[in-house]
Amino acid sequence: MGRQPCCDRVGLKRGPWTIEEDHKLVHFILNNGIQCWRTVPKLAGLQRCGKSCRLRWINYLRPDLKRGALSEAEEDQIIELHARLGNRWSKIASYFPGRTDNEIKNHWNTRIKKRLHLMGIDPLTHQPIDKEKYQHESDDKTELLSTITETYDKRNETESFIENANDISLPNNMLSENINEELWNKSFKTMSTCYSPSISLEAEESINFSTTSNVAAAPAEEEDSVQQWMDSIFSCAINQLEEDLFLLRKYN
DNA sequence: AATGGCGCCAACCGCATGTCC
DNA sequence: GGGACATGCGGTTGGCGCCAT
Repeated sequence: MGRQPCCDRVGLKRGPWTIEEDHKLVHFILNNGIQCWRTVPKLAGLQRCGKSCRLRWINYLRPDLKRGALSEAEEDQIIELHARLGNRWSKIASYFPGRTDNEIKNHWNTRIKKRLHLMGIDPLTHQPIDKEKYQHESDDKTELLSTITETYDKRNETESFIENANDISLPNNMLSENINEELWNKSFKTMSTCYSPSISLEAEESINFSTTSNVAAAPAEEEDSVQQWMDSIFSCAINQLEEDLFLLRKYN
């Protein structure tokens, strides 16, 4: 038995939304909120599937959307984020409050790609086009970017974990489960050799504390120190990352 | 004025992932 | 643990509007 479609397509309307449909959807959501998208069209009196309603709300109707064209500064930031994150549009969009992943994806496909081509940069790899001599270096860079991105995500997870740790009781091994030691070691090794030798020692010392102790029970000053070294290491690495991206473009 | 080409973007589709039972 | 379903995500498409001829 195959997977069922998200909705029964018979009798459902497709294509552009009318003002009346928009009004019905907005009115329903503002009054009732969203419990289950599948039930929204039925309860709102719309001949649409839940998926279509969700998309319409997220990409066009929700009140916190920022209207208008993306600025050049926003474009630059998108390019930087794309270099780090690839085609992870929802992740990229999360850096732009009021902008949708669809909007950013469309903007990328219609404008930024063209702009990068004109600059002689491959929008897929962010490498100078036809410059094979940079290939090896760029491969190394890509691996490094990937490591840092992964570490950056892990850092966010860890920060929220530490925040939550103040409020709940946790078993002793929870932090070491939360932090993937192998990933941390790999990241610090990469950063200490490439970016921040001066703070790598401090980081290595701290990592012993962070992966073995129970933060929920740790004194406040120790939590602060974890926070501090994470902040110093990552701001240093990210700054260097931005500089590298700048130089990479400058090669062209 | 008619029409063909092209760019833009809203919307759709299919797959992946998360959640619930 | 696994199946069913809901939601999220990214690639793609279709249609509208603008512009050149």
